[in-house]
Amino acid sequence: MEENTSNLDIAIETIPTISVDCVIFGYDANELKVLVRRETVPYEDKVYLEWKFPGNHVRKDEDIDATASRILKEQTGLENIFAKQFMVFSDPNRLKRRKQDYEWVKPRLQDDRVITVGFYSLVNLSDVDNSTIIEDAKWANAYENMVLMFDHSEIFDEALKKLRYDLLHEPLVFELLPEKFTLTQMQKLYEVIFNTTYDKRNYRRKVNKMAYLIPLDEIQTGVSHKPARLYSFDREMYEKTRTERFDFRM
Amino acid sequence: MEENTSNLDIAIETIPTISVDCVIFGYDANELKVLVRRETVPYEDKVYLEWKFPGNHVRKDEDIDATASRILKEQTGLENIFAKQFMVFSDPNRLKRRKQDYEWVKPRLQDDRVITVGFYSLVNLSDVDNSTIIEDAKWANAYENMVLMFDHSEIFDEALKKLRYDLLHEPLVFELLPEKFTLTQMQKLYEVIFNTTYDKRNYRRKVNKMAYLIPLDEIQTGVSHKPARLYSFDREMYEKTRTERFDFRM
DNA sequence: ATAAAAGTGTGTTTTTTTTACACTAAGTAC
DNA sequence: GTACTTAGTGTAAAAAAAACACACTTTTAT
Repeated sequence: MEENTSNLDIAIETIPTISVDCVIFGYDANELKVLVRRETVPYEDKVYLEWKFPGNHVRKDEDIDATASRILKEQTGLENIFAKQFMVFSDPNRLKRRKQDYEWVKPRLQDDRVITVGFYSLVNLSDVDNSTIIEDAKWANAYENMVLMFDHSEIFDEALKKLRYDLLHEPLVFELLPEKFTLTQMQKLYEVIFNTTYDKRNYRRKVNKMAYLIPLDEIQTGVSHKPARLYSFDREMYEKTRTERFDFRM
Repeated sequence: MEENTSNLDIAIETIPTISVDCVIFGYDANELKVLVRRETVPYEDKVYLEWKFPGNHVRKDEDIDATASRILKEQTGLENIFAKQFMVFSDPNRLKRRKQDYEWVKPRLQDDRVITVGFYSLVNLSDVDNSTIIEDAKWANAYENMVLMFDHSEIFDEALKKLRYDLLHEPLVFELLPEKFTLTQMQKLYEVIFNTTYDKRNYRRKVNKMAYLIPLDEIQTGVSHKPARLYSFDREMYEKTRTERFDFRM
């Protein structure tokens, strides 16, 4: 595991003031999950067990996107998956953590990490080979209120906020959906991420206005009910029909 | 005048199947104008006087935008003015002209022009040095129903349609307005181009929502009434706040 | 003082968007 | 062939947003 390179090597190869933390969202079986890693923290005479998002220092020969890709590869075995920088967290934020953590976390603030760049990522869990998930990691329900280390609760909140914002403003769904998908899959994905439910008919009425959602001459197979039509996303059409909102008509 | 190069030279230097016609709109004194050129057409024993939009063959060393620029420079003396290709007219369209013209126009269809690319352009007439306007050209009121040669009535209709469409969908007003302008100037421009009037208060309410319209600390001078505030267009802000219309919220 | 255009709010109507709601169709498993 | 499961479809009412109509005061140049 690359992360287990000796600390000395890392110290030599990394830019010690910059690290990357990745909030990796995964979607499966109508549930939004997020990948967290276990950490055991000895403090005074106890050992604390907490969770954090996978992160790493930026290496000297990397840009931060490469660091994020490296972390994602380590954690999920997947390459070229969607990931996006969403916020930079610096020490001042880092100190705004839950008060009860403060005492034992404090020593960690002395390390040379100064800022951390938050990335969020989206993966379809059916694409993930679970055998490649590393030992201390698990997919946790995203709405389960976990105790997270450091400022990772804040990082999670911001990541989810940005994920939702981007879903409403960019054609991001299609990064998570398979190439060919049903409207129900698409609806469920939104429901899971926004933690709500939508009326099927209203949803379809709205979605049918989108010219860049292409109904295929193909239907689902292997389901023991009426198979749904498959759709695909036409990115070119999307770019072409994106509305400009300059409107002086009176 | 470049257009007066001998026909032989043009024949050698041009792509004979492609020409460009320019509908040059000009705005001044609350009036929308359009630049037309006089043409005398001998036919049988009469000479007909008609009007057409300036046009020219595309030269072998030009792309069509360069042809349009060249025509605009010739006709207005202006360079780097806004111009946009709006439609290609080919022979089949060319034949859909007014019936009474058909007989004497018909011989002209035999020439080697096959398609013509329509450009429309917008100029602020106060920027035009009238001494550079060439002899046979005039600025005609755009709503005066002129008899135009060939399919130029159709070209005009399409040009005006596209101009209006673009005005509603792109920040095109600011190509025609001076750098600093008053809201009344802006309103008048729309009124002229859409050949209508708007309620001043409603217009301003709408316009005030546009964050990219920057009120300056400057007012009109030299007017014998309450001077209006000047505004400028912040293109960067416009780009930044243009709404993406991907919206799955329900 | 006068003339001329700038600037400013509110209530009403119209249009658009959102919401709620229930049955038939099509395939698989038994 | 019957039962089960999800796909697929329209309309009316309510709410929200946009459009519209309308008149007086302010500020400057002459």
